[in-house]
Amino acid sequence: MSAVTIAPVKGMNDLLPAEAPRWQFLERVTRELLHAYGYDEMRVPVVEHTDLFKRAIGEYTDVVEKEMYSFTDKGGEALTLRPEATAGMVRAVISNGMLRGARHKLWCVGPMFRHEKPQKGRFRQFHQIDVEAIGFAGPDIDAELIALTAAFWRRLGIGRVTLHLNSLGTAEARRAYREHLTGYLRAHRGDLDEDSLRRLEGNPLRILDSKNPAMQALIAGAPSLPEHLDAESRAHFVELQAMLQALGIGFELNPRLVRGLDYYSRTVFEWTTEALGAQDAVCSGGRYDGLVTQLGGEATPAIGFAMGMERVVALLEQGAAAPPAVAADVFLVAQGEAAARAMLPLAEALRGALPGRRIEANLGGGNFKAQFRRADRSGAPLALVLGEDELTRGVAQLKPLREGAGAPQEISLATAATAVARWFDDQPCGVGEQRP
RNA sequence: GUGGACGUAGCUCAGUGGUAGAGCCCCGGGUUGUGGUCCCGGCCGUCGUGGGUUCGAUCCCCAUCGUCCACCCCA
Repeated sequence: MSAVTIAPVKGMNDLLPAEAPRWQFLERVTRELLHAYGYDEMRVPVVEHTDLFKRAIGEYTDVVEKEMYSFTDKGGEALTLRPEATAGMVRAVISNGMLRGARHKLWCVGPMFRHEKPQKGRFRQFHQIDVEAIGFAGPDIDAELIALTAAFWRRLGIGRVTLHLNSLGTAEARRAYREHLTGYLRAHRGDLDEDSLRRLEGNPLRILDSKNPAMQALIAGAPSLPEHLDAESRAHFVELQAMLQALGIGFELNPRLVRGLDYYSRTVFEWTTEALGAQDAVCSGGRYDGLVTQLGGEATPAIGFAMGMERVVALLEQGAAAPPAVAADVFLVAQGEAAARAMLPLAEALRGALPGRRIEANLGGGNFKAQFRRADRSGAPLALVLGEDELTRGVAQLKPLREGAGAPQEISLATAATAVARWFDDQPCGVGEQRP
């Protein structure tokens, strides 16, 4: 009479122990790198008022129009599971009165939610590393921020990513350009495909991004964004490129790079890879000088980016650097009731005396064969055998489990911790090496 | 939301119009207290679900759900 099993929610994945080390590696690199660049961690809620996202991301974007997990809570409030992090981060900076002339370099990691149809590299719950520099007009911060993303790839050992760069200009310049573009597109309305027709009024810049080959000729003939940049944005963009060159960071100018989120202005960038199929954007971001005001704060320039952790982890999997499997350091085995009872306190003592070492006690009984099998599978290089006879004499057997790791020796229970510590000290490096 | 492929043991997969198998995993044994190799044995499935065709379906047909991939969108 087994009950019907409950399936996981579509597009939401379990992270199993086997995959955890890669995530931990990515998280560790993230912490260290952002620390090194002067960024501080901040944590914001996963749920926000729906209006926040409508105002920040734009009502007519796909994300807001059809991908948000929105609901009304018991108090009747319209809430949404965050589809991205920037809106919440900016909201938090405003809510907490952090603006007043101060500048902030902030980061945050966590789950985001978008109701999309899952496929390779795309999930309904996914995770982003989100980095925001608020109160900096650039272009120096733009360059530093992009250098930071490049450092990520270096530290993670990820190659085969390319940087695409563009400038959208100020909101005003963009508006003017948009007029030009819609004019041009309206004149060629007959050549537009279905998607493009839909975008024509709502978000015409996105048409430039179309992958439809039939649209390419039309797009090629369209008024180009770079030519309509305002003078200041152009200077900003030119300077940014010079700085990137000085940093030795290669990039491709991509005049058709338009972000799907409305809040971007001036610098936009995106790192793509060819290794992940259709979902090729691995990190993207840009400047959002107007967003703070849009959300009710005093005018403050800002720039940020988001990195898709699932996609980065997938890239990590393809690389050579497989993290070592997690292994125990010591496995305790006991024969007989009295020994089994003495084992737990001994394990506690060892854990207390040897912080950082993984000490596993055999749980659930079993004969020696079974217990040693477990010891072997735990990956421990060392077993500590508590037998009935030894127990009465106050000793235990220290038994190396791996080839060439020495012979078993008898040790006193009273000084077990020092004996274990010494055993590890005597090993050639690699055996039971402690991770930082 | 649209399209395509695929759903058989925990995992990877064979297979047949007469209600199923392999390998791995797991458990036990190979001298009373010593693992990893080897040998022997054992456990495991409503063949995704519902309906139809048929004397009979895991196999054929339809629907449905799920997974994956692509479009779209984006990290």
